[in-house]
Amino acid sequence: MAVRPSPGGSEGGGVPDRPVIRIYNTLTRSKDPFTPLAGDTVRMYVCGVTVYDRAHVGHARSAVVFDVIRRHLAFRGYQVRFVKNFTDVDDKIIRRANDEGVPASAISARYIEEYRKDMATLGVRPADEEPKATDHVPRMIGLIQRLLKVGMAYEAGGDVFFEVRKFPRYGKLSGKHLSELLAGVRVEVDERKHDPLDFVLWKASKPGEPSWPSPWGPGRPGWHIECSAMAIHYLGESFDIHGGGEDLIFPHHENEIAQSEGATGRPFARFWVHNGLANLGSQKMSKSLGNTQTIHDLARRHPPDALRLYLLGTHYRHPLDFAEARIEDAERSLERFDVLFETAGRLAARGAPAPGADGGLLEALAELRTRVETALDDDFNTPRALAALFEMASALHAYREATDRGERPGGPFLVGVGELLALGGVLGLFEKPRDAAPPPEVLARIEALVRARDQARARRDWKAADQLRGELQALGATTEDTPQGTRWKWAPR
RNA sequence: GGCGGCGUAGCCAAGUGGCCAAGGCGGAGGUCUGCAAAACCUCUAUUCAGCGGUUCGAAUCCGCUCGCCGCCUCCA
Repeated sequence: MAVRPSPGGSEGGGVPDRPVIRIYNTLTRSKDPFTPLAGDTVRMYVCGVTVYDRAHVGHARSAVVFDVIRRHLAFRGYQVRFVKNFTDVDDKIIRRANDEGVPASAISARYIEEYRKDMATLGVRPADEEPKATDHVPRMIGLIQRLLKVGMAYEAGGDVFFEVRKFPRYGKLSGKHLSELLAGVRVEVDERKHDPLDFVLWKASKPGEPSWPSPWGPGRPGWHIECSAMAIHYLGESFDIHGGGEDLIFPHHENEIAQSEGATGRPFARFWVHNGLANLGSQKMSKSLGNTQTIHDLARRHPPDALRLYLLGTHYRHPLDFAEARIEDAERSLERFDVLFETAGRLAARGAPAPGADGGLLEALAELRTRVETALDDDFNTPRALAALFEMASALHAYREATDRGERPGGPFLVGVGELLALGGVLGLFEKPRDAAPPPEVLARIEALVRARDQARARRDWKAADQLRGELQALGATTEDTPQGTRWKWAPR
């Protein structure tokens, strides 16, 4: 099917009836309606991590936020081509390698693996491409050569610099003016620079550093050039969305724009999306401040969905204060969903539940579903989407009670839980079973104790029953007595 | 100093001109239960940092004041 023209001045995507997604664009400082450049395909590049240490809450936030953005775009019917890079050559990696007496590549390989493991436990789906800077050095060199050719860069003693004054739109993303930036220059100025704001595209390598051959001698790429080169390579010279933490707006993203547009003469990314930072005790969380909480540790103490719920409970552009107590809050609130899934599982296991009059359940859920969808369409408002998800849970619980009393058929309940699961999936929630089953020997012991307790209860021997409940609790099983008999939940710790 | 943002209930957090100011955690009472647990129901901000202004109408717009944070340097 050919791209059809859209008369009447409707959205340019050529797909009728698709709800408009509005995205806050740092470039325009406003929420703009989003349409991709080419048909249904959304091309999106996000700055990943520099791999010299484990991922912390801030990295997780960014990853989860862009994971949700990607999921929602896909949910709305776009083909998303998502690229997220690894910066695997950098001063800090080199320093760490020297400290440990291993090659830089060993450090980066180690932390790439750790990052991937951490993100997998958080339910962050891998990007379609996860390129490493060191695999694209020739492309960076090519881009630098283009810049030299058009006169926007110059070489000086094995280094190559970008000449900021040659790019008139410099500062358009960060809202900074050259004159003000000049006044604020705080770093020592390399006197080979034509202008203090010029930044390095290529640096000659010092002894003991990783290096690549280049027309300017052995060296390594500057930080910013890798993202330009990789984004252009995987997504083209112009693409839809470029993301990252808001601390990257200046200078990283500003410089990326200058380099890319300077070289290609075409607009680089159309939408710039930046997530707010994670704070610890009203201070920015960062490795250099040493106040980080690693995902590795956090994931040992909390279920992944609790971490996700916590991260998505604040709008992505606002600062997020880290407090473990809030993750615990999220963990508690998750139980309301878990009970639902458990009940549904039990119902389904019992055979095809009866369809029938749903007492308005499905209609109520449909309305809530719309609320989830429109919340996400509105600049990915996950807190609002979550609120609607919680209301769906309430409606389902109320219905569940009616089902227990035999007043309502189980069929609509199962349908509703399916809806909830599907919508949670847009946020990456409810994808994994909460807790693994207990080990077989523990399971057998638990089941024996539950039976013994049921017998004690039948004898109305409350003392024995309470004691057995205590033993079960010690094993990690919480009992619940229901009209249908005793149930137990596996929740060790 | 320049640029950007925030201040909503005990805590967290949506809402950015007009139904009763979402939702979660916590708390109180109730239903159910042998007691619990879980769930459900009800309640928990006449008010949105403060002071002025615009408007028929503002948490939402404008001005000022106070407090807090980010970027301007490697950083998600």
